[in-house]
Amino acid sequence: MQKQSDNGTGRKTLKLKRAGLHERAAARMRTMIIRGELAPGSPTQETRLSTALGVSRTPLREAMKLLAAEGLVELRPNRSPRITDIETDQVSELFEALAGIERLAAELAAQRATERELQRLRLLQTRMEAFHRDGLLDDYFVINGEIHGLIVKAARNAPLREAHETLLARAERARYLALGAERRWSNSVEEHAAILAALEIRDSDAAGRLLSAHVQRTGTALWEVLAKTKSSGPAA
Amino acid sequence: MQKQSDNGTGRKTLKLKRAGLHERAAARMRTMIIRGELAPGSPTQETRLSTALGVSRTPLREAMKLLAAEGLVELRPNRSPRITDIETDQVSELFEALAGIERLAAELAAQRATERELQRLRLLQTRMEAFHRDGLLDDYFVINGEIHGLIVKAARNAPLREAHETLLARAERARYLALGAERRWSNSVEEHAAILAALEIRDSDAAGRLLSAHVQRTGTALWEVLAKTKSSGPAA
DNA sequence: TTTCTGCACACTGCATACAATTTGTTCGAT
DNA sequence: ATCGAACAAATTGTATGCAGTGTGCAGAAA
Repeated sequence: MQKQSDNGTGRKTLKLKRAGLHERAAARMRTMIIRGELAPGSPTQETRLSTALGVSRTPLREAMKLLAAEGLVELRPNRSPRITDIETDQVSELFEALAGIERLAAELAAQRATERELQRLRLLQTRMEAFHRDGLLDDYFVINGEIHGLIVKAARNAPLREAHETLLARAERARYLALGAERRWSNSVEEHAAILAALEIRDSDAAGRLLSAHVQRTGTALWEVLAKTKSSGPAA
Repeated sequence: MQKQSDNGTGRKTLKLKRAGLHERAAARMRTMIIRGELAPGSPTQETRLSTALGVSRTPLREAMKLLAAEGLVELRPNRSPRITDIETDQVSELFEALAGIERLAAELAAQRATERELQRLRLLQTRMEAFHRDGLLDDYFVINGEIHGLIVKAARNAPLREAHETLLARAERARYLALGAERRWSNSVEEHAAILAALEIRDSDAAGRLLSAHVQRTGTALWEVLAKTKSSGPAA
C-alpha cells in the first residue's frame, strides 16, 4: 500500500532504496505495526529494536518521531514508546474523521478531476468489480485503496491529502485486524459505482455525501467486527 | 497559542519544563517559524541552529522530524532542511482543508456539545464582541482561536482534533504574515454569532455550513492580503 | 574568455560513548 | 510481616566523533 505511493507523511518517496536510514526503519516499523507483528502496548526498547532492524539507536529514535506523528506509537518522557493500541471507540472516531476528509475530497474532486483521472477511476472501478466477482480479497483491497487515494489526489489539495494519509495509516491497521471480515463487498462495490457516477456528472454534493456515507459504513462494519472479536476471543 | 494548550502534535504537554530537550527545541523553532523570525527558504544548518538554541545536533534533528511532520519545514536527503515557504495558492488550499475539517467538527459538536461547553462558547462570544468593540486585536485573536479550538474539542473526535492542530500551525503562520490585515472583524463576529446560534439549536447542517463558509472567507481574505503584499513589496 | 573536470571543504547521516532518569530490589525500621 | 527508603541495574536522553555525500571553487583545456 505504501510501497509505491508514499511514506505516509505526505512526501513522495518513490524509490525508498536511497531514502535515508531512518525512513526505511520507519517504513519497516509502520508495516510491522499495521500487520500486527508488533503487539500493541509492547514495551519497544530502543536497543532491542535497533539491533533487530540492523540500525543504530539514532535513526531509530528519529523514525519513532515520525511514527508518533502518524499516531502509530505514543512516546512518553523517559519511557519506552508504546505501540498505540486500537480501542474500538477510537476506530469509530477514526473513520468518522476519515469520512469528513473524504467528503471534502469528493466535493473538490467533482469540480477539479481531469478527464484523465475520471477515466482511470472508471478503469479501476471495472477492475474492482472483476476482482469482486472472482472473490480476490487482496487485489480488491489494493484497488479499493487506489480509488480512494485517487479521489483525494484529484481534489488538488496538498494539506488535505497529507491529513488523509496520516489517518489512513491508522485505519489500515484496524482494517488488518478485522481482515477477511469485509462481508459487505457487494454493497461497497455498488457504493463505489454511485460515487463514480456522481463524480462524472460533477455533482459535488452527491459525491461528498455518498463517499462520506460509504466510509462511515465501512467504519461501523469494522467496529462491529472488532467489538465481536474483542468480546468473544482476544484473537491469540 | 500553544503555550498552555498543546505542542501542535495533538499530544498534551501542559508543562513543557520537563518535556524533553527536543520537544522544547521544536516548540522554540515552531514559534520562530510562525512569527517569521526564520525566513522561508533559509538554509538552516544543523550546527548553527544547535549552537543558537544551546542544544546538540541530535535533539535538534529529532525536533526537525517533528516540524517536518507538521509541514513547517521540508527535509531533503543530505540537504539542509528548508523552511517551508508560504505560497499564496497553498494558503487557499490550507484554509480549504481547514474549512472541511471544521465543518465536520461543527456538525459533530452540534450533536455532542455539553451544556457546559455551549455556555463557555457563549461566554467567549460575549468577550470577543467586547474586544471587537474596543478594537483589541491581540485579545480578539486569542479568543477567536479559543472558540474554534473549543468547537473542535466539543466534536469529541481525537483524530479530527489532531489533524486540525496540525493544519492550524501552518494557518497561524500565514495569519501572522498578514497581521493586522483582518479588516473583516465585524463580519467575522457576526458569523461567529450565527454559528453559535446553530450549535445551540443543535442544527448540525447549519453549523457545519456556517463554520465552513466562515473559515473559507477568512482564507480568501488572507489570500488577498498576501497576494497584494507579494505583488507590491516583498516585505523586507 | 568560457567550459569542463577534479579537488577540497562543508554539511548531513549514522554510530558510539556518556549523562540523567526511572525502575526493581534489598535492607532496615516500625 | 509490612512499609519505606536507599541503592543498583537498566533504559532513555544527549553529546560528540567519524564517514558518506553534495557543493563550490579553481585550474586546465578548448
